[in-house]
Amino acid sequence: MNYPQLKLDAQICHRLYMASNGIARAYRASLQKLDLTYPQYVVMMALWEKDEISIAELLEKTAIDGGAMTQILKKMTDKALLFIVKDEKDKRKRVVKLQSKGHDLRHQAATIPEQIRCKFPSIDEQKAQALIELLDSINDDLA
Amino acid sequence: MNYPQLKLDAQICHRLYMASNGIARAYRASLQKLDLTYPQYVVMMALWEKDEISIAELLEKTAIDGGAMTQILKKMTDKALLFIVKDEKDKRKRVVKLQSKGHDLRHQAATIPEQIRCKFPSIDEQKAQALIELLDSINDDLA
DNA sequence: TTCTATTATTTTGCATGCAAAATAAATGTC
DNA sequence: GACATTTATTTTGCATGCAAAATAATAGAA
Repeated sequence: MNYPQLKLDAQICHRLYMASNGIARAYRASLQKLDLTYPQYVVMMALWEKDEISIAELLEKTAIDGGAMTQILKKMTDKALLFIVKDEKDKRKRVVKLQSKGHDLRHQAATIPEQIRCKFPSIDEQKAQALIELLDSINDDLA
Repeated sequence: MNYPQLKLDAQICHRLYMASNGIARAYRASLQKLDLTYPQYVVMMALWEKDEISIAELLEKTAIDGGAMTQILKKMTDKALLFIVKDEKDKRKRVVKLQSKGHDLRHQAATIPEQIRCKFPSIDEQKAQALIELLDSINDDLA
């Protein structure tokens, strides 16, 4: 038996695994200058788009694990990027709010997307769009 | 300032992050029946293709982190899937070799690719091929 | 209203991914 | 041949990703 379907080279998942880890690695140098990890950067992007949201909403937008989120927010609170307040209407909920340092970081982050794009010369605008559509299909199937 | 380039929805990396985590999650049920984690499954696929390779070669084929690999191989050794022997010619090297249980697992793993494919109905053969080519471009840029 | 079910979040335990330091052994050089 | 350099692998410390259990508080039903 040869089982060609089990060859590593036949696996989309393995390519995705390598690409995802590799891209996160590619972000590292840029993010270290802002003292952010990749998931923390994702949280910041979510909050820059819409501030003062519940943790549940943040989880939904970022797709970060709930268990990990607790730790991530704790560290970001320690770094004075944000703080967390109880929702007075529904005491189960907690609301995440940017602090001034978190707001300000946005300016410095603004150049990051371009810094990363430069590391992927073979992905032009057209390929990027194709990739977005294919990944959206996958993520839709996962929903 | 609006900084549209910082919107989460504009990030290929975030889609990749979600897709990669989601696919690994999609494998979990199938792999649990074989008592394998996803990285362990990747190691098995590498060894089914070519047995008795050095750890360095295994690291290169799988793209798994070296530090993690030590732990992964330890657990797989404990499960009697493989064992590790010293290379007599070059004592720095260690060679990974499948045990019979590891060999046999291949038959049970043979249906996994199809099980996973079913979970992604929107990815037909043509889209899969397009995705492979795009991800290869990214991974080439990362090399 | 009281009891149960559901929702929001945290905690716990385990398995990586990663960078950097530590080990050990083989190589290259003077 | 002694020594610095390089190669192969492991160890360490930190940051998630994940499933499952634990908490706390709101919503629903009888």
